Order: sequence, then structure tokens, then C-alpha cells
Amino acid sequence: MDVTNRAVAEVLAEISDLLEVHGENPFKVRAYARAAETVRHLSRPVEGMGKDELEALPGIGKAIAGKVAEIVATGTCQELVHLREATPPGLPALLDLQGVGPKTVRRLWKELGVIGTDDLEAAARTHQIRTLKGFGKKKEEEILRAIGAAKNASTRMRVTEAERLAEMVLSAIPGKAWVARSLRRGRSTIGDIDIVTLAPAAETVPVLTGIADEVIDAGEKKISVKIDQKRVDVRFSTSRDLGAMLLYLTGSKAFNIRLREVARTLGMRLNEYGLTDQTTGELMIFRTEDEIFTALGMSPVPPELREDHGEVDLALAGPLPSLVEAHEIRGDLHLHSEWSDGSMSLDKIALAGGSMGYEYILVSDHSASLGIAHGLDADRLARQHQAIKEVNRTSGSECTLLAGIEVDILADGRLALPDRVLQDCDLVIASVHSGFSQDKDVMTRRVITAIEKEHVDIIGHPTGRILGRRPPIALDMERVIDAAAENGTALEINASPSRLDLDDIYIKQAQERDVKLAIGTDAHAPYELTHIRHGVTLARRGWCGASAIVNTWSLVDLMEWCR
DNA sequence: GCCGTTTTCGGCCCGACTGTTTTCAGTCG
Repeated sequence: MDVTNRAVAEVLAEISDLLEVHGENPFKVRAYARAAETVRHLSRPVEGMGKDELEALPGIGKAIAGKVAEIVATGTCQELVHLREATPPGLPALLDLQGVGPKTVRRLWKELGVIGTDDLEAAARTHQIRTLKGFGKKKEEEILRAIGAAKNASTRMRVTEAERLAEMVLSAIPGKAWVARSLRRGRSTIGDIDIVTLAPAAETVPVLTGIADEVIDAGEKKISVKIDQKRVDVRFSTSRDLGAMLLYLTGSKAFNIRLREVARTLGMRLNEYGLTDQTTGELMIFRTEDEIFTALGMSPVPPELREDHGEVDLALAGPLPSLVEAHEIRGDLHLHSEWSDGSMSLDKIALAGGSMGYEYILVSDHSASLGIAHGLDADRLARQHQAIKEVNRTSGSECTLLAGIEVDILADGRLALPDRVLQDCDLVIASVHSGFSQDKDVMTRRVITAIEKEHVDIIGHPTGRILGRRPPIALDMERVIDAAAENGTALEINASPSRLDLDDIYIKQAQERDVKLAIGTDAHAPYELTHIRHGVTLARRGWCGASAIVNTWSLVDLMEWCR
């Protein structure tokens, strides 16, 4: 049986949803949801863990440890089977509707016989909902709106799309404003935009109402609108207590809960306005987030780590590990020129690298193979590498071009170019670009075969995912990371906003096993070099310091490493 | 269901906003 942490987490999360629909104790519902999150972000597989080890995990006690063991052994558990039998299958989806929660779902089900979205829509159109006590015309309209919105459900945004939307709103707000929530934490995809502003509500609300497609709600302290199908929340604050508001609105939700628990152990209550002493009732306010961390007896937690993935306990015990910073990056280790499918000449790349302040850039065009236009064969690669030497001699740029290749990992694990060609490269990236649907075992062996190759230095975009378009390939990442550790091969953190591959979970795992990482933009055009910052953010989310990232090293050290 | 530097039982983060309400429940983040 091969049960991944993700699969176990999904079972636990579904139990949580179903318990909620059945009106179970909300704390029990949360217990399952929390356990699901714990398992989802665990840096080692629950499969093979003993009962004691499971129960030592945060939020997992005797009962859920038993469930996890059952799921690992059988792929499911009896509790879930029973809950599913007792629940119309269309019911949990109703929880996703805006304004519809567990209490409402349960009443609609029990009192109107609603068992799915279609029923609900019919009930609303025939005005049955307003017959329920406590429900009215507005609620009915809200439900119809929510169903409509769900039908053209907007997917999560890529980071670049979210940044554009945020910039547009920030520039419209008449006063200082900051981005918060998942965009500030550096999540790879963004659901909605949250902003904190010092601008007065009276001036801001009309402006936002003007640019919004819909106003979800608007009060004295906040306004929520929809722009281009995306939710934008703006919260009003003052410079005197900005710290607590930024902290609260950055989250995550789980992190906020943990922080408030910490405050309670100190006899205080934390909210978005400050810390309240529970005995005197005195409110302490803070201009910065760091002052609040200090007041809670913690080291400051950078936004990228605020997920309740162990950082709170660590910050209570002492300083957190220092994370890589953008200025520490000395070069870009993945880039395509006009020699394959990029748009940049070698001269232009050297120039662009110079203006980024880089010491080096790895020119890593595609190898010739099916599916990639203008990939390089051995002859063209040799000519390109001659041209690279020429540019290094003549460009006058501070930035050295490294002569590399992004060689295809073929379906059987062989590489698309022979060893004698690869050995002449400064650095070799090997990537999967075809045969994405191989099963897990075949795919894992394929990638590990490439990792074991003498001349391969970096595995490019390891899971091959394209956010919102192509799922990750089936890889046993445990085995891949072990193989990378054994062979001294680096894994890439691909900084392209459409990839952001590896995931932060795996970056953390790789680092824990002393696997080196390489950040590359995969740029095909000059402006894409600036995407390096997304790679740095992702590395930080994976708890990465500079020393684990090979392109924070000097050119000499980098060349020494890959030899 | 989980958990313990007051606790192995009795708590469980906290506030904004809305709708259908004369005082609050439900939902959301």
C-alpha cells in the first residue's frame, strides 16, 4: 500500500467537512481539519510511523492517530465510509457557497430536502427559502448570487496576476497602503487580495466602490469588493496600531490562532488592535509587528513562515533560522536564449545579467528532442558555447555567461545528449519535458536515473507542474530527495510564476537532508529575469538559508561544487 | 477530538458585518 501524506490529509479533511454538515461539535470539526493540515505539511511520510510517533504530532491524539493508521493500511477509514453513507453526496459542496455555512446547509437539507446545488437553486427560485424561520428575501437572493458566482468560479491567481491587481488597488487608494495575507506571505497562488491602509474610510470607500464590479460588504472598519471576479478586502488602520492590523491581516488563519493561544498563556488577548491585559483590561498598541512578537516573548517571524508549520514554537524558543535574501543571489541558473526557444541574444543576456548585478548567468537552452522548438544538437551546442566564450571576452559586462544545457530526460531515463557533450558544459540541468503521464514508479526511476548521471548538476522544475494547467508528474519525492542527497545533485527552485516548482514542503525536506537547491528563472525574455524574486520567496517559504542555495555562492565555489 | 508552567476536565481565537432580528445567530477571514 502506498498512501501519501496528501491522501491521508484529504481523508481527514473530508471527515471534517462531513462532520460539519452533520452539525457536530465545531471543535471536533476543527480537530480533524487541523490534523489534516498537520499531515499535509509533514516533512516525512506518515506511512511507516508508529502510533507513538503519530500521537506526538501537533493536533493528533489517540483517536486520530488510529484513523491515520487505518487510512495508511486500507486507503480509507470506516468513519469516513459511514459518514458518506449518511450524507447526500452533493451536500458538502454547498459549504463552498459564499454566505452558506454548516448551519444553513443542515437546515436546508432537513427542512427543505435540499441535497445539492440544483435543488438549492430551485428552492431559491420558487421562494421556498424565505419560508424558513430567520430567512428572508435577501438571504434567498444572496444564495442565488452565490450559486451564480460558483458557476463561473474563478480559479486562484498566479502571483504576477495578483500583483497586478494589488498594484491597481494600491494606486487607487488615497493614502499609504500595504499588501497582506497570502500575497505577502508569498504563496505560489493567490485566492484574493487583502490590503491594510491608513487612508480614511470616508475617502476610500467611494473610490473602491467606483472601480469594483460588486460590493460584498462595506462597514466603518473594512470594505470587501469584487474586481474581475476576485475578492479584494481593504482594512482601515492607523499608524499608531498598524502593527497588530498587519499581523492579523497577514495571517495565516492557523498562525493567527496559534499566536492568540500564545497570548492567552500570558494572560493577554490578541486581536487586530493590540494586546489586552485580561486582568486590567488595558490595551497595548504597537506600531510594528516586531514589537508584538517581542511582547509575546517570541523572535520575529518573517511573513513567509507564518503558516503554523512549527515556526511559532521555534520562535518562542529562540531566533528562527535566517532565510535567504534577494541580494544574496549572485546569478540566475536557468535561462533560454534565441539559440533555442528564447528571445534574447547572448549579448543581451550578458547585459541583462550585468544590470541585475549578477556575477554569472547559466545559459541553458533546450536539447534537441521532440516537442521543443529549435533544441540544440551536439554541433549547435558546441557552436553556441564558442559564441558564449566570445561574448565573455568582448561584452564588457561584469556578468560571466556559463555554457550550459537543459537536457531532456527521455522516457527511459537516458539523456538526450551523450556524456562526451555534457562533460564540456559548465553546468547541466536535466528536465522532464515529455511523457508526463508515466506511473509513479516508472517516473521516479526515470528521474533518479538522471540524478545518478555523472554530469547532471541540477534537476530542472522537478515536478513539471504548470499552475492551473498541468498537474505535477507522479514522483515519489522521498526517493528523489534521497537520491539527490546521495549523488550531490541539486534540485531546482524554478522561479517562473507559472511553475514555482519545487513546492515549499519539498524544499524544506530537501534542505533537511542537505540537498542543495538552485534558483532559476527559466527566463525566455529579458523582463523574466526579475522573476528571480519569486524563487527567493519560495525558498524562504521552504525555510532556506543562503548556504543551501548554490547560486548564492561565488563563481569559484559554484564551479568547484559542480566538478 | 485535542490538550495541560493554574487544568486529565473543561476549555477550545477574535472581531466585522449582515439579515432578520428587538438582542443575536451565522458566516467569514
